[in-house]
Amino acid sequence: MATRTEIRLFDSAARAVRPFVPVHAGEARMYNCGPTVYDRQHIGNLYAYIVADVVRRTFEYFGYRVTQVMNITDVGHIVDDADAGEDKMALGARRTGKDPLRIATEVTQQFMADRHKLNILDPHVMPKATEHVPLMIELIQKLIDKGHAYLAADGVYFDVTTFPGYGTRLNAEPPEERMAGARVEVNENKRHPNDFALWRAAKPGDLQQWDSPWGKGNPGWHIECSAMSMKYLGDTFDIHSGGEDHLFPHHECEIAQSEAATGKPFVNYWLHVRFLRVDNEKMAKSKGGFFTLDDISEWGYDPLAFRLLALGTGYRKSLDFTRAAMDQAQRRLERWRRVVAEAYAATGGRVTEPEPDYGVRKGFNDALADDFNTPKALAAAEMALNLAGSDDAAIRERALWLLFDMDRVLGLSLRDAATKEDVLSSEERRLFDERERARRAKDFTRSDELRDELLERHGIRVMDTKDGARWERVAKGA
RNA sequence: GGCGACGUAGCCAAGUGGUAAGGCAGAGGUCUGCAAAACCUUCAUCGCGGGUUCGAUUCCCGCCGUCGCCUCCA
Repeated sequence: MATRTEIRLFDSAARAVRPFVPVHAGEARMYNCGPTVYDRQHIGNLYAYIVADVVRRTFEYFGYRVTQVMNITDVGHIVDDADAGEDKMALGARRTGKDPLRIATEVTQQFMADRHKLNILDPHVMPKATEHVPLMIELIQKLIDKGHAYLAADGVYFDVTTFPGYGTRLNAEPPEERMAGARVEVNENKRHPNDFALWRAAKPGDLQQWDSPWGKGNPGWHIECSAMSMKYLGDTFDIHSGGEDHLFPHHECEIAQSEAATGKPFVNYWLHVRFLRVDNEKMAKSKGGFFTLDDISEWGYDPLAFRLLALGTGYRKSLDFTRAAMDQAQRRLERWRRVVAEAYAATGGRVTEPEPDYGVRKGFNDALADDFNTPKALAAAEMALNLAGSDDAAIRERALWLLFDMDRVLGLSLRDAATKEDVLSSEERRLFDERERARRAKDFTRSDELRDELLERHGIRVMDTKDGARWERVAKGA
């Protein structure tokens, strides 16, 4: 058995690329910070999960047994600072007039549907916060028992002074400094301004509350991730991912409470995805550029074009989402599909595995293993794409094998593109046939009109070949 | 104010101390009734100014610009 390819990844804690050494040989256990399911996920959220998906697929591609856990946060958390404000689930509930759990269920279903359209694999475990409250309470109690947490008038807080280096594992700037220039409302109940809530005492009107040794209330924002990740992956596990926004405070809090509780290292590799921006600004409802996957579809793009766009930029560089960039990704995807379909037809579906050190294959693998360099991997795949158009059958068969193999990571449904029986609707067929008749009759004016109509209104691109007209489905008006 | 990231061709985007992958668009050509597709050819000295070096886009310093974090957020 050949030695497993060494994967190197950027670890936010080390602030450097490090070779991956698993806790359990041959395994990769990863936790992705999941969504708070109070509102529709936008493409920025989805982008982060595409990245997590590529990470998971890369480990599987290189032969690791992966356990991927993603939480579903169906407990509301404070909207603004500290203890003031309304929680998000309550906000959603009030806005829609539905109860929190119903919203959570609906939003989760929508989220999963979006993920499936983007070929994001389902995590092996998707724990819900509401189903793990007792576990969180247990963890909080442990922290109290160990002297890391204390009971205050409005809840239980983690005492950051008991955890040396709090807030500096993933961040260069110590919490004290960052607080200096920022406005922070002082909560008189806390012993230290940086102490964070583990448990919040129920307030009148709270829709979600649980009994606890400290009275009715609900869990703090950070504790669920510690409780659930350690339950499903062990006290120390390999990879924890999330958006760059979680560098502080969320992940710092997770580290503090987890390690304080277990006395063991919590996570070996921290992976943070840079935000997707829209027209060069962070996506936020308040700024207007707030898009969902449905918007992308309505504009005529294939959801997988968005996946391809995401793959086209390194995850540690912010991806600027623009219509122009989507156009480019869409065209790129269409070309991939066309080439693969033609190669498949030309080889009669035969594929041949090339040697492991076959240049293109190696280039692709090296790129992926190098901190998931998907833009470079795409370039390697595009070389395979060129080979797939070769006149040499042996080369084509190997290229096709490679493309299908690469697609285990890329997730662009290339096999479907090659094999899927797409048929024209009766209307499309009628136009297509009519154009053929007009063309044979040398009525080029009419035939060109119909060709334009098929493209503009139906997204059918017609191409004439020696063997007659062929068609393919593309974005409308492309 | 503090901390951090980024600035590569029209656009998206890799990358390296020794004169810069790939994609999209564009230009020319072959093909075509015309197109499309395909194929061939073509298209950048890497924000600005210093410094280190035989040599910097790649290292250091300064500047300018953009973005993010410091508050819920992928």
